[in-house]
Amino acid sequence: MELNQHCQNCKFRSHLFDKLSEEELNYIHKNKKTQLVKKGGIITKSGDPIREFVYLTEGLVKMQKIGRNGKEQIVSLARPMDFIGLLSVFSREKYEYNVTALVDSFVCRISLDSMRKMVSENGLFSLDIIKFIGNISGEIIKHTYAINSKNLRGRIALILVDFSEKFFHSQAFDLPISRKEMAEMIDMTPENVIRILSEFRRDGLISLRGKHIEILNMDLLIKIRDLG
Amino acid sequence: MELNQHCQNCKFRSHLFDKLSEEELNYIHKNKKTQLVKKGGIITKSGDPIREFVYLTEGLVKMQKIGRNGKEQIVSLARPMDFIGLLSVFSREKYEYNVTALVDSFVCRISLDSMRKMVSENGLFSLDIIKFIGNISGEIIKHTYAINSKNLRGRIALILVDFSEKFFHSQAFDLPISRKEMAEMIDMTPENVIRILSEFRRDGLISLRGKHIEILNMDLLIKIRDLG
DNA sequence: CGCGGCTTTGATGTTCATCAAGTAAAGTGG
DNA sequence: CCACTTTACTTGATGAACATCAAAGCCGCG
Repeated sequence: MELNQHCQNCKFRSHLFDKLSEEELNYIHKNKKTQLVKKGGIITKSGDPIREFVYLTEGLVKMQKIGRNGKEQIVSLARPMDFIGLLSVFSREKYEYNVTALVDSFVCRISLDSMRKMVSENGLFSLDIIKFIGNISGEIIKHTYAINSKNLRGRIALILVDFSEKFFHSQAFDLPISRKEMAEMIDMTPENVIRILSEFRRDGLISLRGKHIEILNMDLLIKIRDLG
Repeated sequence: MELNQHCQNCKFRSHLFDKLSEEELNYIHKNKKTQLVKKGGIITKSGDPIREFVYLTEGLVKMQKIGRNGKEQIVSLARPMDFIGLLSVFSREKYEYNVTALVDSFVCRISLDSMRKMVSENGLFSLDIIKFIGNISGEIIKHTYAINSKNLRGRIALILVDFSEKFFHSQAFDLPISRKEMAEMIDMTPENVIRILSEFRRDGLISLRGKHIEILNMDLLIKIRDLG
């Protein structure tokens, strides 16, 4: 990955920027910097002032909130071409979530002032941002309800299928998160995550060695997800 | 309530419209109509095409989604000065939620095209909309997590305190919703709603006659909400 | 090597949904 | 306005799902 390449040639540029002119893209480019964040590194921290618009170009990151008992909950994972903190970047003073890299990742940090300038000067761009925010929040809300309305087997099936279809585009992959983090994603205990994974293995739904998973019976897994 | 009064003089106008000029407000006014919706009446229906920007000026409405088993879930209640479906109005083709009036209510329906025009022409207005959407979605997400992380007593305490503090500004009020609807708001069964309300009454936390509630021990109720 | 965190399995207990059955309240039609 | 029907409300008993606790094996890391 080439650091600080020009936005115009960026393969990972989101459609969000489609409405910007060459000149405007140039302006953005001059007001951004690209950064490598090592696995485990912190991208934004809850409580820190929001000064930048953060965009993920490579890697995988988790966005989590801290419950009152100090228990962590993972609200969502972000992939390349996702924005980090888009929901609050224009509306809050401080970050509400911790965002950390699950694998080595690259982020672009665009100065918030220049984004504000683009928004107020380019009406089509701002309409697109509004659409984006609406879609993202809708997805998060729907996803949260989906998880909470399923039993534990359904929840595990849900994230296994999601990992396979949305993240790795393969039936076999290495889990990028620990059992504990899986539990934080779908509101259950690590013990039960393990228990149900073992159960799925016993039943021949998946094969499992450490973090390596292969889905052997996708149809049944999807059924469990949908009926759970 | 006077029907179709001019936006400029509307006491219930949201701060969202602060950035509009007199001329722009006039334009909005010409492209809106005010409507009375009787208790139980439908304001938007899931699946219907979105053609208007809906704004609540008086009353109380519930926004609900239908789960796959046909079970209804109340995502949020809206009060005067709230927007209805703001999260999806610019980003989706069709409504995702049913919105119905809990009491006789007034809504303003502003043509979506004229809103789009204002957004793309007035940068400060669009920045405000972005802020609004960010805030609302943040609140909904936070609220959803709050409910799901609490035990049943904590959930009941939560909505009782919310009704008292946010909606009625009084320790005594008439519940605007049935026990079943309370259950749909906080993801539990009507039986358990009733059980815990009865328990709170036995313990002297509240007095309860039908839909009339009076909170007798707010401090303890808040403790139950926060520790639940 | 040894320590701490992650993983795994089993045993136990609590919380909550479900089922059942009865009472009160609110519509509905004559 | 009253009988009738339906819907909302209420309480108790039962069982299932899940969290918690406990203990042991594993792995990575200083």
